[in-house]
Amino acid sequence: MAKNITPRNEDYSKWYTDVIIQAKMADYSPVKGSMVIRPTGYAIWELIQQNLDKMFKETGHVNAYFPLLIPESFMEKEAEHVEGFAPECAVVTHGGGKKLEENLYIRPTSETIIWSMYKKWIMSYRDLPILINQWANVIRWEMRTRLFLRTSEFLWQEGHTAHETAEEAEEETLKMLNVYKKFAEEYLAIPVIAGKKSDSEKFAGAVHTYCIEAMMQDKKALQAGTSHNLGQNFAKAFDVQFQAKDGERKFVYATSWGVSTRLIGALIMTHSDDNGLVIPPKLAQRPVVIIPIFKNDDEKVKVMAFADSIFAELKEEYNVIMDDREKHKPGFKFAEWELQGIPIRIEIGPKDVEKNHVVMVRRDLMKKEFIGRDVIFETVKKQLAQMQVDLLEKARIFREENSFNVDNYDELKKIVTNEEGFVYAHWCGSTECEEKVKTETKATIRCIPFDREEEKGVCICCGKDSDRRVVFAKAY
RNA sequence: CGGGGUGUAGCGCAGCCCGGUUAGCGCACCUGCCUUGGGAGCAGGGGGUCGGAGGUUCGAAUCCUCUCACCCCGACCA
Repeated sequence: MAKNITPRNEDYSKWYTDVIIQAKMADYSPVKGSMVIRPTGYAIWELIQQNLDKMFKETGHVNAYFPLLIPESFMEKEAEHVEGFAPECAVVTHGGGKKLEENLYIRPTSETIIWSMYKKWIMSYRDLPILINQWANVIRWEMRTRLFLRTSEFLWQEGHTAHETAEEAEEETLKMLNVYKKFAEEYLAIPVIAGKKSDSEKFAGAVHTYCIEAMMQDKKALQAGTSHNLGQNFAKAFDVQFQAKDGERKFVYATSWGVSTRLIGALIMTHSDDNGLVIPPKLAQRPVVIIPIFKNDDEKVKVMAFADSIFAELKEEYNVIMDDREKHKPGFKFAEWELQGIPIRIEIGPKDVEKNHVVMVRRDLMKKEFIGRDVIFETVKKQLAQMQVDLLEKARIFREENSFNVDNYDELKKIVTNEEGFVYAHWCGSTECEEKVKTETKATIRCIPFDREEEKGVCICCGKDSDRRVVFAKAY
């Protein structure tokens, strides 16, 4: 089944692309490295936005919009920042048919433009904290791109906050990381490891970077969200000071945090199968499809009457699709809606009408079950909730089965080079050891996880003392 | 930027080595009939500056030169 989709075990990355193209989630645009997000894909993004936005508001944040174009001089103010981003920026040199006095960068992220504005807005401790988020597009000139995972232009949200103290900034950074973790697990049904990035993996200009990391079905790691404690680096670069209660002038403390359309790639690579997309119910704009089946007018009248009543009942709460197209046979429709990842399919034929039941199939289980007419609504509700839970649990089990505690270097090397999963190993904290592992095995330290207990050991690389394990894996 | 590959209908390809009817096939699309419990069938139909430029030749999708684009694999990244 599922023609046009390469099976996962044959070629995982081909499978990934096939699912996206066949499910009409996205398409290649005329410009290399950028993509068109089609309605099926964008519907998922809309639900990501709506639900995350709600969580941001609940934690006291407000939305704003800062412009796309950034003066070149701004980029140069924060040394680490410009070093980190300059090579991957698109730059506008002409406007109105003339060469510009000053080049304009298309934002790769908005720290600089935002901090130039915060300088104007922050005078006193009474102006703090500032808790602003924006939903925007950004451009990073990537060398190698992949649909949703890495495109030159992508959609994201970036939160930028300003605080009186270092403690408040740290608290905010972790609070938002937790929001991401909660969202990933409750909505995307993707189990994630929350932790801290090593110095070499942290954001250009940050003091600390925290992240959530997920395991994809090919056992590689994908960073699904980041939260940065920027300390006073941007405040100093943009001279953002405030007068404290005690009258003293101080630099503010900053954070920034973001997730992007990459989450859609994570969702695909976590749940989907060889039949196509699988969408967690909470992110399915259209969670149910009804497929009536009949072969003559007589049957049609009976089946449609039955189907319409069910449609009307479910429509009260769900955005149900009634697929009554007569030019396609049922088998075609089954395959098509499976490809699109619709969580629940209801089949209604003459035999079902007679027996006063329907056939219901959950996208993740693909098993047909008869459901009595009077319990359809509650069964849909129950199954959608259960599917949401099951997807997360299935992914969690998969991750645990492919995570290993490792205490010798050869074994680490064997596991990561064979792409067998995540390796929890001791690390002394030095960049040299991290670098060595990276060059020899291509695995990076994904994060220093929060939820692991401290444990005495020795660095897998140099043998020095270590008090916790970190996660090594090949990453996207 | 290195290594490899591909450009022929919307998509996927054959034809090219060895030049010669009106450039072909599958899918998709349109019309009609017929069908409907896992991607139906039949009949008819529309759609091409063969990536671009130049050259060789009586004649080029095919041979030669140049050029452009894209894809895959490696060095950067959410």
